[in-house]
Amino acid sequence: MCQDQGSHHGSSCSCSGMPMRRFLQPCLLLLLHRRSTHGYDLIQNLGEFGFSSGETDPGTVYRHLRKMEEEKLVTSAWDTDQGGPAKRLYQITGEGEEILHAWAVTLNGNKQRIEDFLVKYKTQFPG
Amino acid sequence: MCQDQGSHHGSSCSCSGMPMRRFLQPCLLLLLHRRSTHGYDLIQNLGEFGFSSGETDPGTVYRHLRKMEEEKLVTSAWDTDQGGPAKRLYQITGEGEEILHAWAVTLNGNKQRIEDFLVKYKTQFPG
DNA sequence: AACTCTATAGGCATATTGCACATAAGGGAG
DNA sequence: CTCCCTTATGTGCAATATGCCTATAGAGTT
Repeated sequence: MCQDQGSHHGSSCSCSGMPMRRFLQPCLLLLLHRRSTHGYDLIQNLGEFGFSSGETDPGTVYRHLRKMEEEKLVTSAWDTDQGGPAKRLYQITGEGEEILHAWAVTLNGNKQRIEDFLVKYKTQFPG
Repeated sequence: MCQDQGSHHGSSCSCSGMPMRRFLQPCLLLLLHRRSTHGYDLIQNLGEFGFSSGETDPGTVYRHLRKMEEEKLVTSAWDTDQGGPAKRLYQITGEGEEILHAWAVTLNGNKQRIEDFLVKYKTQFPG
């Protein structure tokens, strides 16, 4: 989070890169596993995963969805029945679920690694 | 981690990007806080943070060190006293320690976010 | 007619990293 | 002495990932 209030450089530091790198895809897959829906709706629901509203770049989300479709993790179909502009409805595939499981393993490993780091950190900076 | 044994695509999936993104810098700073040393030695000691030997790209480490010096998080001085090729000895600065503290905050936030994700994941995939 | 909300998407720049390669000093084997 | 290995530091290039800005367009509201 790197609150840039005060002492260290006014502009930016490399730890300020929130949201987390490579965290969007697993969140989208988990949301799509709950229910099929479209990109704009997914964006509205990303706050649940710590993506503050406005922080989430729509372009990035749509690009992820198209790429996941290319990789056959999701499928899409246009929905023009409701009012308003056409929505592209996304649905997770079996392969998408597998990748989601792989993500869970990866993220669990990352969590462990961060915990190990923080233990060492606290050892070197007690109090 | 994404063990690619079996069902899902033979080539690669986007969760396979181990080691973690943006994790090298805090590890280097923490090691340098213990004791001043040079890049090659840091590389030897990165295994402690889950960087498997051989997995760590030397070029990436050296580039990080040079960039951190540019940002005044570390200072360096040549050491030609010992045998072998000259070593560039790095030392963490006060600013570097501040950034390390900021990293700890960031990583703690990331850990929490991953934990929250995994809770939701387990809710949707019990058993 | 103008404005807002919903909805999707592309272009461009930047950041981060991996892989391959270049350079160079010193020590040991033959 | 020469070849090779280990130590030690770096560069070049490509791929990946992301942020910001902009474009498009339907539908309802003022």
